[in-house]
Amino acid sequence: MTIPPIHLHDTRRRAVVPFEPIREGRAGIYTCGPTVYGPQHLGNMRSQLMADLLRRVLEAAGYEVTHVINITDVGHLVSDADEGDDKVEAAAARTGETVAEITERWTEQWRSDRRRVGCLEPHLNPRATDHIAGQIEMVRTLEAKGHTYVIDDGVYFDTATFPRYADFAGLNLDDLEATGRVENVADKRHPADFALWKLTPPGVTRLQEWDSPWGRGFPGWHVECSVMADDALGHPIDIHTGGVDHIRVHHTNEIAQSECAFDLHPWVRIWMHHEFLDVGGEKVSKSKGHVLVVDSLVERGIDPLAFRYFFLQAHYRQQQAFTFELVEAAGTALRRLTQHAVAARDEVGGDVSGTGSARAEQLRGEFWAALADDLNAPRALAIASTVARDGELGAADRWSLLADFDRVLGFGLADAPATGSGEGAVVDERVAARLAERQEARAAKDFATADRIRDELAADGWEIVDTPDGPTVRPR
RNA sequence: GGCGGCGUGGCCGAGUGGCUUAGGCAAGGGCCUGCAAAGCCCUGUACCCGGGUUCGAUUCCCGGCGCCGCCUCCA
Repeated sequence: MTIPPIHLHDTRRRAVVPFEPIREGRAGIYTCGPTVYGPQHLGNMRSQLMADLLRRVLEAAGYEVTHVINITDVGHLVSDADEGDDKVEAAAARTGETVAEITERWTEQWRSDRRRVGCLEPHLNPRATDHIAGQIEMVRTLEAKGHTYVIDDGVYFDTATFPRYADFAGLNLDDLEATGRVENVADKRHPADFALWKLTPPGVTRLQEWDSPWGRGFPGWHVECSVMADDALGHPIDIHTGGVDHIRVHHTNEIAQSECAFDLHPWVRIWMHHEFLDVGGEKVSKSKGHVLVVDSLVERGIDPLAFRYFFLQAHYRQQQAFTFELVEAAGTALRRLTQHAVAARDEVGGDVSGTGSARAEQLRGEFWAALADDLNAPRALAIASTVARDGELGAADRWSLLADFDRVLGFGLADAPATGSGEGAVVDERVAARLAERQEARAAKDFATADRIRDELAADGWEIVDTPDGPTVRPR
């Protein structure tokens, strides 16, 4: 099966364009990663899922992918543009932990959350603090080329030296100035200018600071991404992903500094931005004072993979309505899909060769065509649903297709435990004994006892499924 | 104020100028079952409002109403 040529939406050109790799057969992806001063909410996970989807589709299409996701552990300011404290430092000050403790803890939490929603490990996962020298070097380069100026607060990028500055996001720089809504560092020449290196004020000692040609301080947020991306992927870069919120400031600034430093345009071939999760009335990031995270789902008995299924149900460039009920519904759909897949899988002993029937290959083609068309996961998922319960396809074709599809869907269908078939369900002895007891009761027509046992097992989280081959249980 | 997007059947959510039930969840009917559950089969004729273009628009254009996001750290 050959996957059709891949087309992706490029924010810069505002259009879906063919993916044309810089190096034949290879694809480099840079994804803006987490700032590790606290938990990553489910909206952040959508960002990870979108990048993971992209990476899986490219790999399925045969590209050798290098997926880079950075860890921001310094430089991300807590408040207005170029003002306020570093987020990590602020968190450390709040909890009394060391910076290392904070960043380690939240980095691990993030990695765990990614895994739980089925994201593959990035090939590279660089940390900003491991790239300080490179960041200083980039600022020096920009300085040598006349794109910077130094004020008491730090070294700033002079956007006036980059005529294309407003193009990427369609900015109106005069308006930006006129609205006066941007809190400014006093001496900045233009509101859009941004910090490349923040200087530590005299008499102050920061938890994280480094010497530089301009004095002690720490790097600006934007420059880290340019440096880590370049270190990992060189330039230009095939694809850079992130949330739509980054278009205006973060990515615009990354482009400015990178294109000036590298004398290159475009620095990034395709910019992909996902839309936000819409949580309606509730605060997106808050739920009873807590951030909406992967564990918020687990606490409600929702499989984190249900969130992956939920994510795939909507297109990444569309805002997606979030409620727990919707994710639960996705979980139900995922469970059913898995049951069908597993039944087909076990019927053919895991053989993925299929029969190559016309209908099967037709569906296979439609599935990959959907994904090749700017990652249309909802359409692809619909085809997977159709395949799972298609009456015309035999088990061999159903499993052949679903196993193939799962390279991108990422539900782990090949390893999913058999349920409801009476085989493979792992239960402890006590549960098995109760099940046998119920069978005895049923045989004796003592249905009151049988139903009582069923209720008790249900209370313990086991759902009884009676089949022609006898009863079995599964976690509910 | 500037920029971007959205309004599809109970809910979510694809999609298209006229074949075509997108798909999921929920709901109703049926089969199965000691009763359930699970599973399977069947069912719903949707496209914000008003104009326009067209042989024909949910899909194109204009206007209106409503909603959301970004512009400030932010996925």
